[in-house]
Amino acid sequence: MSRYNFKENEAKWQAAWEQAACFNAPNTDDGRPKYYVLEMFPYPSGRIHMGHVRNYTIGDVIARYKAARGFSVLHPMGWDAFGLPAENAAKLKGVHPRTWTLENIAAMRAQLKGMGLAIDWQREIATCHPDYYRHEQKMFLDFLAAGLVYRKESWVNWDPVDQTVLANEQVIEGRGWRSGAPVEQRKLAQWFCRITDFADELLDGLDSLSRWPEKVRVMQAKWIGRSAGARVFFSLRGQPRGVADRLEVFTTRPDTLFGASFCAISPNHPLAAALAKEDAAVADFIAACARLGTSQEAIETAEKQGLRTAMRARHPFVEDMDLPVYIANFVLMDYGTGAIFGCPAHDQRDLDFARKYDLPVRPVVLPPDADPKTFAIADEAYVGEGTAYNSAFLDRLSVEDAKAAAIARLQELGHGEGATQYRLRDWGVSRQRYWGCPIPAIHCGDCGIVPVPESDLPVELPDDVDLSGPGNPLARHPTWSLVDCPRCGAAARRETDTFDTFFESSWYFARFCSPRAAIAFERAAVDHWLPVDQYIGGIEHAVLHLLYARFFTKALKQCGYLSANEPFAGLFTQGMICHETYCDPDGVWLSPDDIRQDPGGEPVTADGRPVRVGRSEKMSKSKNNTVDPARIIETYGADTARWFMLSDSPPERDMEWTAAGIEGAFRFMQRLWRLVTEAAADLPAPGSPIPGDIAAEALSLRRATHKTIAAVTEDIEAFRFNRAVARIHELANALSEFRTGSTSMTAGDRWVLRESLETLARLCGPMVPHLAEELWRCLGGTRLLAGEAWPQADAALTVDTAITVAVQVNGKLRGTVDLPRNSPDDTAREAALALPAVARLLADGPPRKVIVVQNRIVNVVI
RNA sequence: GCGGGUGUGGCGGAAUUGGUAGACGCGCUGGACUCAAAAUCCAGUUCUGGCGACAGAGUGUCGGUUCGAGUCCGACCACCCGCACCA
Repeated sequence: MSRYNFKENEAKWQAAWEQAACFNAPNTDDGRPKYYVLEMFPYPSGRIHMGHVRNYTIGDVIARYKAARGFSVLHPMGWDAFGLPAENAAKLKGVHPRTWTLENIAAMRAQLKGMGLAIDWQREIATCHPDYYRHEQKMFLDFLAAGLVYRKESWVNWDPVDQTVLANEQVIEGRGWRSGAPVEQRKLAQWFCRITDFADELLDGLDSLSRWPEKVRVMQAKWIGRSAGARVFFSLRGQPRGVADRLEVFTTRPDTLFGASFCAISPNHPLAAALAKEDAAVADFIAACARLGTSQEAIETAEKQGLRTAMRARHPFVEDMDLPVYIANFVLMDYGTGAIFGCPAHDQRDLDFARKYDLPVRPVVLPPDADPKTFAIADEAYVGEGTAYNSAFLDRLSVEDAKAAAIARLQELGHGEGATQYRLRDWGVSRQRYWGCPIPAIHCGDCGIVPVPESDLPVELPDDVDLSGPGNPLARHPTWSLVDCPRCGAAARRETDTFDTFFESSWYFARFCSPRAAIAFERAAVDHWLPVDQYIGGIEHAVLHLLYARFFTKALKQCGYLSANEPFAGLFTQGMICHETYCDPDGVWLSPDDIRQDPGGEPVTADGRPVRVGRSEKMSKSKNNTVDPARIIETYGADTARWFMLSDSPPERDMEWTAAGIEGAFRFMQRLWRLVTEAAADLPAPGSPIPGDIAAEALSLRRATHKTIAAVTEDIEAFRFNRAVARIHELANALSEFRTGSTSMTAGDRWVLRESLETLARLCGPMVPHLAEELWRCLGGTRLLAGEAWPQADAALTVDTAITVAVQVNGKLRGTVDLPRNSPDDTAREAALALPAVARLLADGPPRKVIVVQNRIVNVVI
């Protein structure tokens, strides 16, 4: 029995596609409808991982399918080439970030090409290339002119030993990952994008993104977090000298002001800093808070702690009431005004705080049906609807009305005003790193901040850089930052911050439309192709990357670069790849490659030691449970890897990688090949007319074939690749059965067999393109399958004429009856009642009720 | 902590969106072919009881709505993702 040689064939067909330039997209309209399919571009870490294989397989299926459906498809690839890992590699291995990155790109490009992706490689871009980032610098200058970027001070994690700013992931339990030194917080003047100017537009625009997953839209909406409420001004007593006597607080619950029992300010609040100057205990407390780092997760999961200050805040409505003011570690400076008032009865966090510091808990919202005399708060704050009480002029108002009344009174008294607050903060884009796009600005002692003139772009990174020492390498470079002020000519310094790498990924999808243009975007190309029709990537980008790209698109539109409102019309978020974990007796994580089976089938190490099998987890280096796609493709071929990726698990869900699964996929590839090659010699010539007489078995195969076309088409459209795979399995099963069943085939049989096999090859094309090309050629195809049209299902053949209807008694299945499609309800009813199993149960009398759902079910109620 | 999600046989999953739970695949069991193995082919495979026809149970847990619930509602449990300097 001969076998399909994937190695030979995959190389052969990849070369054929390249030679035919099948996947090169036109720059503009070529008369066909356009379809832009894009997967999130990879960070060039050096090798592709299984997540890439899944991502690019999904995108490739869509790209090839849409091409077969007659679309003009743009499907490009590039590299998200700036970022921290290149600098880490430089520190560890002494290799220059550029060299490391470019070598990684070369290696990964070769791996991706080996997957047989239908990509227009002529459009490849790398964000670390000056011909890419020069346009980004121009955009920055335009944003600056348009007031979309500005400088302000903000806090960063500072490693006092390495003299460097740390990313949140580099802060581990309050310490720097390399130095182990306790992390401090520092204030730094940095560049920000005014994404908050677009908060309403970004929020309201979500409604137009009907082809985005609901969950992503919800996450973005919550992230933007528009909330209506009030700013309340508390007069202060006991504040440090020289500090204003007013504390500004934002609240969404002005209706609960009468339940207030304290105020709290953020450790980063200016008032806290002023207090710290006079009070060592305050300074110590602030320093302790700073060690948590800047991540919201760390701050909010830490134990709630507060420090009572000498300050008192006067209640805006109650003359003789004043509240203690705390500094509290859970109050965020970045949200609202960096200060809150606490109403323990109606906010859980405030309640926890009040219990800890023994503050009064006074309920002011009465739940419906509760008795005001007995209602009390125990361990749970009451956050629901109700009526105001214990609240003077607010008494008996609903929560909603009380809010409005409280705001009106605040305004009247000059103690506050209605306000809309967003959770969204402006986007800090400054990074104190080498391997990023230089921010094109100059600091002049006389002129202040001066933009780099456009004619001087790009501002290129220097090559001669020392990454081994502490601090920002660009700032330490002896000459790079020395420059004359473009405005006054005096000696000045370049900005040594580089952009957040989210900057590059915020516009790359648009650059693909005209990747070699001298300007960022050729207008005709970008207006033709945008928005991306289908964007595909991991759910982990649900908020940040996708929100920044949306902001960028709106900002670029405002600056006249393009016409699109939104970058991605359709979004699909795929799940992660998981694998079992293995541990040796010493607790060391073992790679799946190192696991053997002993004669009893138990897992052991290569040297025979027992292995503990752990639960399946996301593939990661730390758990050592990764499987290298290169090895899989080498052993089984790209088609097998792609097929397994698409089988079983729905693409939005996490998938389980197993050795048995990949072997099953491999066997199916072989089976398809046998199915076609063994039948090929017996078939009529391609394009022969259908013979007059088709026997019953052949007709049934035709029905199966056309049903498969309809089902697979629907499944691909809906991203249900696992179902498409199952349907193709079923067609293969039907074909096997047909071939075994017919010893001598009529002309009709042979014709139907050809139709079915051709369909099989076409339907497989987007998923396993190399094998499908080979099958296609074996069946007499003279052109590339990659250029062929998608098959059409004949509607007359996809509908069954006979239906099996389920018969239930009291909802419990008791049998089935076969009926012609669309039989009248009475016929179904009679047939159901005639069933012996039903008749037996009806011995005691007639049914109380019979429910008939046509073509589905008959339920007899007794 | 806050926000978002997931949960169905031994395993991955399917279920026309309220109508025959377990399609399809993996694994396992038995058989055919073979000196033997691999490959391939055939049959079986939710669980419990029964030789059997069959009966009962069953979609994370508990409760509800309905002629009928994996699907809808309420409460809970477990696990996963994100949290603004990883990308």
